[in-house]
Amino acid sequence: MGEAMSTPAIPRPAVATDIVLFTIRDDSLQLLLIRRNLEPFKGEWALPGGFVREDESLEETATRELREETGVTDVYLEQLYTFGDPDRDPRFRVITVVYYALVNAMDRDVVAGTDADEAQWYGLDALPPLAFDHGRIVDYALQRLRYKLEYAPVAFQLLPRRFTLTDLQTVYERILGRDLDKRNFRRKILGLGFLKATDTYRREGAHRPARLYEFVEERFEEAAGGGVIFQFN
Amino acid sequence: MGEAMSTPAIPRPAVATDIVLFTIRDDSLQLLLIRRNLEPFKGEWALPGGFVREDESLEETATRELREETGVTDVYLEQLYTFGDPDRDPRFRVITVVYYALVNAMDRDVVAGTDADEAQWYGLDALPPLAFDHGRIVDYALQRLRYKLEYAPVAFQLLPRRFTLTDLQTVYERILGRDLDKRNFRRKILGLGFLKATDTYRREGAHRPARLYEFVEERFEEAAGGGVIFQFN
DNA sequence: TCAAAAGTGTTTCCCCTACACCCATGG
DNA sequence: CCATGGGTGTAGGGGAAACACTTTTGA
Repeated sequence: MGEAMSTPAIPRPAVATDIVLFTIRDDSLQLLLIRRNLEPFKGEWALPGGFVREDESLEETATRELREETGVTDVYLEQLYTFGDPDRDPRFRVITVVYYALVNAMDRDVVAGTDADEAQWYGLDALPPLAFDHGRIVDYALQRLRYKLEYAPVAFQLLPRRFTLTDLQTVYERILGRDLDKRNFRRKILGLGFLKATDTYRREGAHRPARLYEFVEERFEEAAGGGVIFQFN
Repeated sequence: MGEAMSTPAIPRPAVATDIVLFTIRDDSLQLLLIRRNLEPFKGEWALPGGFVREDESLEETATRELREETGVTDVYLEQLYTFGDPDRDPRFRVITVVYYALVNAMDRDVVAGTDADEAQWYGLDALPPLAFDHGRIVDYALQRLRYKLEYAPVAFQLLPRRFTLTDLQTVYERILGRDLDKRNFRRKILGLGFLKATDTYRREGAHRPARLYEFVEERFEEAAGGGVIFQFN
């Protein structure tokens, strides 16, 4: 801020945060949208979000809005990008700091917030038209998610605490959009050394039960040290 | 923005952009600072930047401030992060969208802007105390630069159009902070296939002249396609 | 006994790494 | 002729990639 203090009138745009909330549901990558019940774009689908309050940080805003509008707490929350084109909101200038978050949707109840009629998960291949520039924001978030997947342990955020290796592989496949080799995947992910095999199994359907694993944060921190690469096939 | 339009009074923080401008000078990684001539932090060093105007995008603000305060144009400019803690500016709330840029400093004249007494390059190992939270911002930018260096062709932004392989290797070494093996570096970077060997040489000093190379953007785009990794040694 | 998903090894090949000497030039 | 940085090759090891069959279960 090398700004001149004597600047006659500093423009005061509104500042908001929006959140792109990803999950894996029904074996596909989905995100949470709300239906607006106020103008502009009344009745259209949009990302959850809201204006930054006087005394809260940007991340606090994102956390609060996420809680208020979707009931989701305790998530991996990361700043994505700030969109600030002058005309992105038809009312007045709104600069939005976008965060994205990953949750394991199992049993997360979706609740409509005060400024939405409805909240709903949408598969990425079946998104409705979005309000404002939210379509562009989603594109950007997806790109970042794909990217991030390859060098950070984000996949575990999309799964419950215990999961099978097939669950994990599916997360990678759904986000990357391509199939992976089962044997190579398992060898590599286990070789990284931060998965703990439990002695419990998931049995479902007419086939061999699958062993459950846990992601061990501490092991990741030390064994990883930064330069781990999650690249498969 | 699922914000309610009927919200009584939307807070209107000021929004600024700051720019972290890196270069390689005197064989070391440096960045550009200005000395503030206005309160607060009058007389202290800070990043160049300024408030966003009514009708310009965030990137336009960054581009304009960069030009106005340093005379630098046509640079690789990328949004870094948005810092918005309520108390980061002692006057009133200022949310700053930070960009970073890389320039080849050769012959870039540094000019003091209107709200600065002085503009100067500083080596990263000899930075003065910085105003606001700019110290933290610089740390963040450096981290990102190191990171980015390994998966994007940013090193070329720090060099003139034609450069020697030793020049290039030095850029990597200065940013990463460690030495690289000459033979491996050359084999790898040439193997990537987007450097064009020219038939001109730089001759200087009492030793064999060094061949000059050019970075060919188009070759990078196609040959790379996304998954290139610039990891050495 | 059948269907369906879990689980498991080996070989090949390529890339990363480590390492030391000759080349061209100016003074 | 000597000091200085430019420029080059190879051998070994490790990880990525390709590839198919056996195991366990419920119905």
